[in-house]
Amino acid sequence: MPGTPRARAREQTLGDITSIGRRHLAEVGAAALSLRAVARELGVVSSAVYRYVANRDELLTLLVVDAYTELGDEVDAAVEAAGPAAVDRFTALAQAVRTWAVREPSRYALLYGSPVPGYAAPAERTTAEGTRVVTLLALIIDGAWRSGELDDTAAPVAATLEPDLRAISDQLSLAVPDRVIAATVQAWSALFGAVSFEVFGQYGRSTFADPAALFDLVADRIAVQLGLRRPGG
Amino acid sequence: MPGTPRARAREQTLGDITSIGRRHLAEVGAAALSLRAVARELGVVSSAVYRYVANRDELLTLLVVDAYTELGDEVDAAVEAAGPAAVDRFTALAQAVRTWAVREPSRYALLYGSPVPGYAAPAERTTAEGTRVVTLLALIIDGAWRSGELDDTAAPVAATLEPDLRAISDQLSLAVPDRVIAATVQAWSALFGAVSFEVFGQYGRSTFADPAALFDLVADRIAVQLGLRRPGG
DNA sequence: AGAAGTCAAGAGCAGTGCTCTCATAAGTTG
DNA sequence: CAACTTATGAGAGCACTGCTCTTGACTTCT
Repeated sequence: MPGTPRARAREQTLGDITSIGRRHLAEVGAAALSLRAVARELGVVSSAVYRYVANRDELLTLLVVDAYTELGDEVDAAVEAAGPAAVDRFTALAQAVRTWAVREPSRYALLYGSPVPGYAAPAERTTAEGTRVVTLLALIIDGAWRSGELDDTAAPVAATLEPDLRAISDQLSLAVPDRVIAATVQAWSALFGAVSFEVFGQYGRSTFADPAALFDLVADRIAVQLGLRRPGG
Repeated sequence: MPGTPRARAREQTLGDITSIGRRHLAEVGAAALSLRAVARELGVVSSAVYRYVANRDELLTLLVVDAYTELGDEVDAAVEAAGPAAVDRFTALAQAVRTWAVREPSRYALLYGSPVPGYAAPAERTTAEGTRVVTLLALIIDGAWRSGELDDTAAPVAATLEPDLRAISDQLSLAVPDRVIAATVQAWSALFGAVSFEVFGQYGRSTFADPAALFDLVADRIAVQLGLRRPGG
């Protein structure tokens, strides 16, 4: 529907490059992602793709945004489908993240793994999509805080940390209490650690009968540690 | 002291290759680590290093073991220097891991980041060194369990998880209760998540006034979640 | 001294990212 | 409709990578 046929053709080709890149990423990983291979599969000589993508890094950026968007959409949908209780929403978020990560290990690694050397995702193109999940997590915790679904037995946040916590909430464009930010940081890093452990195979060579249950164990405990409980509980 | 002068010269050259590789790893990362660059710096033609190292992967393995060893030594020393209380030992372990990771981000990424595509560390050469820290963590928790420094208020482990937890303790060659293994998994993944977040810059572009304090916040809460308390507390 | 083992050098293959020039096809304007 | 401008793809080429193979020299052991 947009503009000239040439512009539409360009959009189409760019989409093809992205989807081929996505498949290659899944197969060989970010570090071995090759523009030439993408060009080959596109049926075009290598220099031609440089008409669409400035360099390999920009292709990576395209894939980063693409992955963040898909993850964000799936997590949004899962949390939406969960009930209104904060515990359920947190659990849905955790499981949706894990499910996506297990299904798309290379893309998860691109987003949350060790940074690709020499490549830094340009903030202006990735932060918006990249902070969706953690922002949602903060909102869930904030909701629990407001509705009284969060135990207030946890120790208060030390004053020296306030500036740093404020920096994080600025980053997320959120106006929530320090306590909520602290809980979010804690939950997000623990969740992220559990997912990374499974996806990156830090459990060693052992294969597990029920890795999802193992993850749920950790996720449950994170919820407990957060102090989340059911509305009437 | 060992054997023939030729063997000693070989050992020396291998050490040189490792230390040059370690420096290159820090500068360009694992994926961009180049055998030719190492050879250049060694003052030798590229094919010559293949006399010492079968291929690039083996150089990576050398560096993996090297890194695991250094990390393990530092953590051991820190835990040893801490008092006998389980809380102190856990805190010392957490801070030692973070300190090393912050100082050696590339090597941390090599060990605990996204796997290098096409490279899998050979288990027979890396598991021994690679499980030192997590084994020590399990021993700390087990000690707390035995000495009564671990609150037993946490929910018991579901029966369906027992086989998988058993698999983990087998991997670590430890004979400790399922409860201890579950707590170890939880603590280790949370700790690992917190360190990775800081090292891999998942906090975004914001620079923090006191990242160590931010980490301590999370580490403290992990200790609380574990149920660790002081001997007489 | 001769045999066996070890080592470095160099050439070469196939692949990479990226830049350049050139011809052609596609749209845009007079 | 013709002329101009732009977008696009092809091809050659540079410097780099991992890795293999052959060749010649050197060291060590018998």
